Amino acid sequence: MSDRDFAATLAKGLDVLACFEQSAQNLTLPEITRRSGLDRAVVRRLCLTLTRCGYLEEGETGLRLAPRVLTLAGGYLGGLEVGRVVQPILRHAAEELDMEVALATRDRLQAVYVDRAAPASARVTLGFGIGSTLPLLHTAVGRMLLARSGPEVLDAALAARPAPRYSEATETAPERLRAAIEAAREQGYCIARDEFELGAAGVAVPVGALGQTPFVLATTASVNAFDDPARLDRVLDILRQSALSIGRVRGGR
Amino acid sequence: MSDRDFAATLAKGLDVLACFEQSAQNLTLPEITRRSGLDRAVVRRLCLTLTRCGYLEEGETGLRLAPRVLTLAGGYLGGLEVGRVVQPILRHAAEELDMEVALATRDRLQAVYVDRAAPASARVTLGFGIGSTLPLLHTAVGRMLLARSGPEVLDAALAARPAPRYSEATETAPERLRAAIEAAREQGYCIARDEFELGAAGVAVPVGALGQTPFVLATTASVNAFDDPARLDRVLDILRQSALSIGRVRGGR
DNA sequence: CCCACTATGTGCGATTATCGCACTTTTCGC
DNA sequence: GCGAAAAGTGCGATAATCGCACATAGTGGG
Repeated sequence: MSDRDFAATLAKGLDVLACFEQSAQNLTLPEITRRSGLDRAVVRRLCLTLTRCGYLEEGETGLRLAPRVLTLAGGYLGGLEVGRVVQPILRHAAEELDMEVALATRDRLQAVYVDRAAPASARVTLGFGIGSTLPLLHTAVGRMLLARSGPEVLDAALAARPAPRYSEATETAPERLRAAIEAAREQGYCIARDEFELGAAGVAVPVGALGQTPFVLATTASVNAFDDPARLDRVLDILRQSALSIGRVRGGR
Repeated sequence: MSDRDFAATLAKGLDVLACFEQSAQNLTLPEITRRSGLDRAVVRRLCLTLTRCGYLEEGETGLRLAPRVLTLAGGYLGGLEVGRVVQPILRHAAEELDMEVALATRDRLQAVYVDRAAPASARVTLGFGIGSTLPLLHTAVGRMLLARSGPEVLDAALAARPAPRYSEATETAPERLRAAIEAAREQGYCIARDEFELGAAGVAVPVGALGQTPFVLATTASVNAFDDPARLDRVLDILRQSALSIGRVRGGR
């Protein structure tokens, strides 16, 4: 490769690992070969290495991620003091709102949940937990993140979108998406209804100071939960208060 | 290196990543060099590569893990259906017991939390969440895992232990540790008091069939919470019931 | 029952990416 | 402003990687 300061083998190995991010099922060697576009023999050797290092393990039908990736994530979460600090704040907010509350940040062109809390009353979980990803363009979380990221990220998101159409209400016009994100930046919060999943709505507020890695605090509910302005105000109030608490502790990061 | 099917560069890059697992703080290049034992120039190039691939990011003082590792963990958790299936079961158990309940597995020579739930009444969290690690030898979780793992793992754990002494009650005699683990295997549960942290006790039961990757379900409470045999029975009962539910769903894995 | 197709294992020579030393530049603490 | 630690970089030798090619095994359909 061209760059002398770039370890191609490492990058390829990471690409192989990344194949497991989306379809979490066991992947066979040929499947990985297809996804990664690498040579079959190379994939085999990289997978052997990843297995030996503990990042992959052999399942019945193919390879899958090993618990090792969790300890890595644990390192990240530990650095943010998610366990001691963030979790109680989220729990408190979730109870007060009686809704799911999540802290999210951005990984490339998607939003990713950093932590999450559900109220005790919730009998059903939505299936989104730590490490779950959401699209940037069509969720409140994502748009608030975009509003806090550099313009190049928004451009990339708009350019890369492979015609995602999650529901009939999904907004696809670039200029209207830009407008929605601009509005979120100015208002200091973002709300989205029906776009990612019919019947669901989300509200997101920013966490921490501008210029840092953007984090947002968000809550999800059924689509009409935020229709009453007074109710929405209350939600925003509690979210912002929690965001403040988290931002204070996270401090310099 | 010797083996033709081993990508040394990838392994080194993963070693660099692994440096961030423990001390979650920002690491400087010289610090990583020291920990990994690699050449300074190599570390620099590997870190550059890891940063470009999104696994590390630059902080104020040095490098740190990027949210990317969370999406990897999300892949692992998604494959286990932790979000939809495990989480509700844990929540239910936590409420019924009014104690923290966690699902854990083994990563090399440590236990790692896969998921966790706390009862609504809990005002304080212990700071252990997804990806947190515990020692194998001195916790109920760890011993139950060892009881379900191959003997070579136990031997390795006993051999590798760098004289860990978490409290005055920490058991260090190898033969007594073996006995405790043997007892856990036969009893079908494990209990440990005061050994990892004074004032704390844990109970663990196995999840799923033998011969698979071992998982355990565990709960933690203050040291005397399990003194009453009737209470302990109730705890075991609920844990085992939950373990059954999880094991049923997890099926072949 | 056999054949075609897909998955898998692996040897080996050419290539080229990696290593790690050495030198330079920058930053930081005192 | 000085010394020390950190960071950036060029380059040649080395050895690791690549990826083709050949060989083998398993699977499902005709």
